[in-house]
Amino acid sequence: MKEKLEIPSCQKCGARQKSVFCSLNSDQLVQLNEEKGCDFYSKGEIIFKEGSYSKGLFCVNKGKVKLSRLGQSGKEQIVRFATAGDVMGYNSMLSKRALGASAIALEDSVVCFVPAAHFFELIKQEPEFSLKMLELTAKNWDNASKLITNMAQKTTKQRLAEMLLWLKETFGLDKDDCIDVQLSREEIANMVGTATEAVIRLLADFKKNKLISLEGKRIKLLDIHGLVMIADLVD
Amino acid sequence: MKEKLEIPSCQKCGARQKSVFCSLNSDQLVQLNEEKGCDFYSKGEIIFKEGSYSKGLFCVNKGKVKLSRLGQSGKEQIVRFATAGDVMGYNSMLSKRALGASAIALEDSVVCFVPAAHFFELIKQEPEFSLKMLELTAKNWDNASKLITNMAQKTTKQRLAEMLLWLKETFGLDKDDCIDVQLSREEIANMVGTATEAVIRLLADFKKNKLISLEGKRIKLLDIHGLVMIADLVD
DNA sequence: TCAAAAGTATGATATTTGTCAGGTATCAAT
DNA sequence: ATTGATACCTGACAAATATCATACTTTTGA
Repeated sequence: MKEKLEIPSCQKCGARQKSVFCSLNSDQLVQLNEEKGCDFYSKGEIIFKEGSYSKGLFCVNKGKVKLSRLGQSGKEQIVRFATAGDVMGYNSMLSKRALGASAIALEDSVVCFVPAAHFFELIKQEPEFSLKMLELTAKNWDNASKLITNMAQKTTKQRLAEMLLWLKETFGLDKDDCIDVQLSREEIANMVGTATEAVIRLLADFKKNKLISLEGKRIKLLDIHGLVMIADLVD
Repeated sequence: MKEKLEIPSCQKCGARQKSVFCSLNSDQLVQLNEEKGCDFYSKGEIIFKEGSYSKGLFCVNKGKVKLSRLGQSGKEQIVRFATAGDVMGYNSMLSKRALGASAIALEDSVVCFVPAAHFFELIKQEPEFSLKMLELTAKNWDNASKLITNMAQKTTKQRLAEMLLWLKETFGLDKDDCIDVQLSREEIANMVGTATEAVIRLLADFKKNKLISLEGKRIKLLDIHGLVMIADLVD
């Protein structure tokens, strides 16, 4: 499945500055570059699977990845996304528990792999790196607790509006001002926590009310303020 | 509000072994003990408040604490609990973001406070401590993503059954085999993400079906297996 | 000790949402 | 072009749950 490719160097990695590796010095980067592996995953391919154990940390060099876990009778729940510079699979390594989520490429992606041994070496050597990791996990928790609150308290419509805004933040816009990620209606439902039909109906509703425009999977946000109103406030 | 009290020593702290400070040597413990503060909070008192900034790490010495954030129009969402040995307030310190949740004492509690400067000193000095912190945040994420999935996919009844089982794990049982924590129906609703009335009705239903017994706020689990069945599977 | 307040309980009703069933559009491969 | 597969869409209905109204009970505090 996964093919070897020309390995991108950490030193020249465009995503490094916004990654957890931003504080490493050049010696450490050279070393990281030697220790790491790298693989290409085409759209839909599984990068790692919920339930297995992570033997290192994955870092997205290029592409888009969804992280999801299986809930109720096999239904997928998307818990977060990863794009260039984001790391994945470290929680399992740190907690010595099985991976809590699977990672699947949403488009053709390049993902590097840092073996656990070298990761722990970095922690030992470089307190700044520990702090970056802690900062990252702290932000993750913050997002997660917000998501828990939304899931528990908001209506499907509110959650969908919020997710659209969040997708825009996460993936940005393409040249046509559409959200720069292709998700099926089912995948959107699996983020929002509802049935596919509900998403279809609500998107049609948003379109009717000129909040968004739709062209297949491509979604353009026309009225950000309106969506914010729906997401945060009254129906 | 909060009163000073005789400060429990870290060296003799019964909860230390199961805490994030378990790997510190005796010198480090002495120092920690000198740097830390400690306060008593009576039932219902606020330990810290969502939105402010944490200047250190709180560690529960004794008692029970709920961590909750405000959602939709001021409704409380309980995101986790903390008991002896658990730490709180570190995410804000690490991410430099405002505190994402408030901490409120569920019963009379003693909570120590480690200033940020000393926390960061420990991170710098002791990689083992960094690892313990990372392990903790990793486990938190794992729990959070599970909770997100449950909130998104399970029915109220399933979530309530799961929460009862989780409360038992978190707080254990008292001498009468009741779950050793006193929560109002409203607080339970604020964990499960539903209305108070729904909790009352469902608890009555569980009682009718001999899954639990009720005596005011005291809940005894009579049929663990039955609750597991409800939580994980069919209705 | 009493009154007020807070918490608990139950019924009736309205709304939201999930489920099922059927239909159309799109795309890939033969 | 035809088929089959998959995704997308729509309507009807049933079920779950929120909301509102109203008691009852317990706790709190003056």
